[in-house]
Amino acid sequence: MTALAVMDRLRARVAAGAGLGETEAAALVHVQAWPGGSVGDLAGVVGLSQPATVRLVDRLVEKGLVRREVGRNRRTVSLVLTDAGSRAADAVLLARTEALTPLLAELSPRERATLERLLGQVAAGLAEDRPGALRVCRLCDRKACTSGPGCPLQHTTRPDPTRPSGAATRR
Amino acid sequence: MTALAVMDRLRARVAAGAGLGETEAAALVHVQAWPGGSVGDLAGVVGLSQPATVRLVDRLVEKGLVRREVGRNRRTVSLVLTDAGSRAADAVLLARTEALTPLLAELSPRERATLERLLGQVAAGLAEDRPGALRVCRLCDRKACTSGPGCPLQHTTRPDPTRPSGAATRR
DNA sequence: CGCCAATCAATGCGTTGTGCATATGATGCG
DNA sequence: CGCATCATATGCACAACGCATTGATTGGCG
Repeated sequence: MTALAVMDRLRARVAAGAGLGETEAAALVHVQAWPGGSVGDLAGVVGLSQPATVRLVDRLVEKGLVRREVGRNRRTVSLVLTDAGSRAADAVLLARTEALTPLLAELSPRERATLERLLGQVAAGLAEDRPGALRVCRLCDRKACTSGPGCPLQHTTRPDPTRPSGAATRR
Repeated sequence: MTALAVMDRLRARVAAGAGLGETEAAALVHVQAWPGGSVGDLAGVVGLSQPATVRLVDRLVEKGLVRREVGRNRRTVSLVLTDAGSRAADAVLLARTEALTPLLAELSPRERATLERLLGQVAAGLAEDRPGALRVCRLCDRKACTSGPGCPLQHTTRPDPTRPSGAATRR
């Protein structure tokens, strides 16, 4: 299974480049894509329990990458990246690209396009609903999604503009 | 990244089907493919440190899935699956298939063949040497490799017959 | 208007899995 | 025969997680 090896590579690269684990990286990328989300939302995306997500946020706050702000309700927390956090998220995405590019270099441009199309088709079958799509795309570069042929998962590239950002990812 | 989601699915399925983690599953599959390997060999394949691999083997022995036998030298250990371990390895591979099949069902047979060819090409760029290939293929179904169009990584389908099995995977 | 169920975040506690450093036993070579 | 080397195993500490629970806040309903 190529997926396994690809993920190995990706994890190693992200860890080496930013000193972060997979969940931390996913959290940064997700919060960057959707600032203002709650802890519960993040838990669903990164696939951790709610308490574990609290600790995850604790770690990121301690590293100065994330800030907790007050959400609409005083019982919800609004997660935002600091400047350093935003740079870290960029670094994660850069590491992602660096891990993937040499692999795609094995293929001709035409083959690469075909592969991307087919993989997109497979990915489309992976996530029917919005939370599922968010989970799948937790390490996706949203800029790449909008600039290229478009992400095969419609729900992820931009929030529902009719809702306040904090509520867009509600489970 | 489709690879991420595919691995999520795979992990969940294996855990649900056999009650095993990713490293345990990989160990079982690898030992099934190459009985008689040493602990150090296994460490390289599953990507753990040597002590962690010892504990991993401890767990598998305690579950009655693996036996430690004496290797050629009395200082090396020869890892073999018990009957239950062999069944467990089969279960892992079955879970793997069950996780992957519905995804491939999204594609036409023609598209599927193309995807497999392209992914194989990418995988071939992932592992130049034998240990690397073993690491990549740690969850591969060897039977599928030999029956189908063939694994893109040559090193993995069968051991070097000129060497005793224990030494074939030396790092 | 006040109570109560629901919701979100946070904490206590125990477990698991891992790495680093080191110990133990076996081997081969000078 | 002694010593460097190698494979395995163990001591120890730590990081990350889940479950159960608590505390704070909110919205609904009588």
